[in-house]
Amino acid sequence: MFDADEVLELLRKRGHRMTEQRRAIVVEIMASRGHIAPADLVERVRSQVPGVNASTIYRTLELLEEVGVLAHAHGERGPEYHHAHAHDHVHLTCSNCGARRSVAAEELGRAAQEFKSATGFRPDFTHFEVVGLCEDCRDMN
Amino acid sequence: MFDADEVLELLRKRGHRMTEQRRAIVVEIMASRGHIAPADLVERVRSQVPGVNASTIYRTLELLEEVGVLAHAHGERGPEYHHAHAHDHVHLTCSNCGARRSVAAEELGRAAQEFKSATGFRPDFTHFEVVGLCEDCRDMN
DNA sequence: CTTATTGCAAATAGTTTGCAGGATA
DNA sequence: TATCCTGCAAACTATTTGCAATAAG
Repeated sequence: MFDADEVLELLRKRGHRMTEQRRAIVVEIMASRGHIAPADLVERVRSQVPGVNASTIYRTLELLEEVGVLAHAHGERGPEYHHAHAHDHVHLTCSNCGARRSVAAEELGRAAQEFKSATGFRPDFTHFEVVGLCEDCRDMN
Repeated sequence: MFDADEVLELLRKRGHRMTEQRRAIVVEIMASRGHIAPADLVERVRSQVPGVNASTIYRTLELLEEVGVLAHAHGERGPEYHHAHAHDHVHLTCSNCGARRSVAAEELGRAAQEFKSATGFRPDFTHFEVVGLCEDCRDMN
């Protein structure tokens, strides 16, 4: 949905300043696919532009969430960010073999509907990963 | 399902030793309802038996998970333990008003079934809390 | 020139570990 | 007596914050 330049433009419009570090961080983030673990991102950015401070990267992640470019979810190893337009992806992790994959939230419409009629609560499966048994492991048990 | 004495008995049978600290920790845990945040437990145990070290409490939580008395799940504020027999409780948190409640997993049988047919993946909604909109907040949007 | 942004260093929070002495079986 | 447990202190991981210097607009 967004590429790095569009995000940079968005920040500029919002009155944020453009720095070398910010540019590098945004480029790295927008080039990422799937979930982005903050600590990993720190490594990746630094391998591109040595000397960028971790705090700067954390602050940028926060900023990008504020402006709606990123959103965060919770995985087994803590909070992870992802592109907000990918918000409609549900992360599945097999508790047996550890396999991870994701599905479009819209495929879960009926499940969400059932969930809602059972509880009155409209679930958002995208905010936490969903643990369970994948197709393969399910058969072995 | 278990009360503190039964758990202590179980540990004894397994060859674990009985100490004042362990007894106090187990009692406090088994008297708890719902989720147990490790850091909170540390506070509560210490208010009963001052001087118990945090590391002892963390080690006891691990031990109780090993023997199957406890299980852990992931909430917005990190890992939380709960009684293993309560494994079949799903924690719901409203992202709008913050209200938390839980429902029996069995009430979600149909939702889980739909989830499975949509993805091939059998979900376990008990391991992470489920975020979404509660009945009240759902209407306001 | 105004102030957003950065780097640094220190603080934090929550949890984990190594180790030696003390307690349990 | 053999070791399991505990407390202590230190290490740790990931993240956050205060502050002064720097740099963008």
